[in-house]
Amino acid sequence: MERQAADYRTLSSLKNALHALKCFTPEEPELGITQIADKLGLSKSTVHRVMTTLAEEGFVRRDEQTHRYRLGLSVLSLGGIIMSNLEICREGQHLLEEFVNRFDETVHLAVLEDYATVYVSKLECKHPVQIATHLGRKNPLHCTSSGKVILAYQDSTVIDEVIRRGLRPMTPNTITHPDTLRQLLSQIRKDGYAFSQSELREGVHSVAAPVRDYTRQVIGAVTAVGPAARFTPEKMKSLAKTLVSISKEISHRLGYYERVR
Amino acid sequence: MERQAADYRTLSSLKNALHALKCFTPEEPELGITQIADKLGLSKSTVHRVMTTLAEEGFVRRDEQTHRYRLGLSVLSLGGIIMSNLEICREGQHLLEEFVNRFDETVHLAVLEDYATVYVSKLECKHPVQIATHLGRKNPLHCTSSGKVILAYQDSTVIDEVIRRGLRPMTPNTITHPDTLRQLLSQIRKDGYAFSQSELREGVHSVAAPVRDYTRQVIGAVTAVGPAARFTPEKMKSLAKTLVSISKEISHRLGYYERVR
DNA sequence: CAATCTTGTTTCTCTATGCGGAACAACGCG
DNA sequence: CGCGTTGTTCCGCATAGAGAAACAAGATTG
Repeated sequence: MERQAADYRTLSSLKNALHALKCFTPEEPELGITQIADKLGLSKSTVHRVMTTLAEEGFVRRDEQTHRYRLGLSVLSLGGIIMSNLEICREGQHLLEEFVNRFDETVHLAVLEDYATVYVSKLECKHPVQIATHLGRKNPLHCTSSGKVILAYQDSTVIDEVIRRGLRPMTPNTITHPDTLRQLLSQIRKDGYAFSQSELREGVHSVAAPVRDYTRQVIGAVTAVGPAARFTPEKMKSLAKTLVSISKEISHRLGYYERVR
Repeated sequence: MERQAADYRTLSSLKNALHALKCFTPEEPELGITQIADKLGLSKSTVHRVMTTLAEEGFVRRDEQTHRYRLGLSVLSLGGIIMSNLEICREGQHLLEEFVNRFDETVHLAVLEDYATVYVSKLECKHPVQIATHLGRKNPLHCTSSGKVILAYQDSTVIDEVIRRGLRPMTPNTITHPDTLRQLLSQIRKDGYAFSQSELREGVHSVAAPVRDYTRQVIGAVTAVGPAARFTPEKMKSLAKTLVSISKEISHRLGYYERVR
């Protein structure tokens, strides 16, 4: 009856399926029909059909015992394709490795997408104390070092839009005031790197430096994350220095050339 | 009109979309509407709707210039979830790292899926001469070292089925005779590891050892791949020794305990 | 620089498709 | 051993989605 304004250009059944896929998270990697149906507000029969189809194509895997579902290997394959074709990943991988070998801290490559930073590559340190992050995770721009450093170099319309959407407080440290943010972004442009100190999650610090492509636009960032205890101000400064040089190298490989005048 | 026997339990439109996603490969990461429509034998309008929906949900990304499509970051996110939840990956990662550090050769974790080996994890060596492989890629069982070593420990009905499906020759070296294969599999069970010498692709050799889970079933393999020039018989033997010990360690972490009595 | 392919996008129309509700089956729990 | 769960199947009706074809917007051509 009251269907949502039937958009002639999209497929509602496909949307259902994609939403179903997005229900899976690292915390909840296994779901049953009813759970998914509830999350999406769809009938069990519909979800059942969707999942059967997804399973047939290997996008989802059904446990014969519990009749619950997990993501299937087909999505891994797609993920692999993306990885091998995102230039920023290809070019950055080895440099990240060197970084981890030298500092033994976790590093990421992040890119801007849809007013969020998305981690597209990750290299873990061997420390017993690790920060749980995962590929593809979207984080807000205003409370992460990668987000801020990317945002700092965006067009002011982007910055305005981020502010308009609201600077949601995630911890007591989150920057929630537009003016403070603008001021900080200007400082970041001067420094060439950004910090985040417990602004997204309590006790998690990070440092990030901007990556540019051949159009000179900042499209992503290299960022190191770790626990506050290890990430002292001095250490973060020293990490920043290396991250900046790595980010320049990656930018270079993406066709960016420093000011020629 | 002559629709395909409308299966009441699956969604044809969703299938179309999933097939569309599967059109993307590392070799062809960017596709236009018409290309996809041709590949799938669907009308342009249908594909257009599918792609628009996929794009809206971030599963695909549309280049504003060329109006062609690439995979989007949503699939990366799903891939990340799978990676962090496939026990075999989690447990294997560090061991693979050690292997790469020691031998500087590319290693994979592969699992059995749908009568094929699928690479679920990969660590590249730094050699300039590399073998192009990618995550999620399915390869036949009879002509890869990982495939053979997994197959060797499967129920004989699985082996029969593989043979029934045909031992497709990929190179002059591919084993195409059922008896030869059976004999080799029995040898592999004795050795505890398998080789492949240019059986899948000319000039590409590999070595693999089996990984078991707590049910004692062989569910995957650790495998090293490289160019024939570097992979001499002696070297492969030595790699095999290490791979076997790594595979045992992974199996152990998956709850497998060696024969008790 | 027009003529002509070849893209992608939109419109339209008709019917098979996919929706939800309800009946059914298969567990697991007390 | 029944009751509250699950997941699965059936069914009937409205509508979503398939393709043909018109349309628009670049490319490519000579």
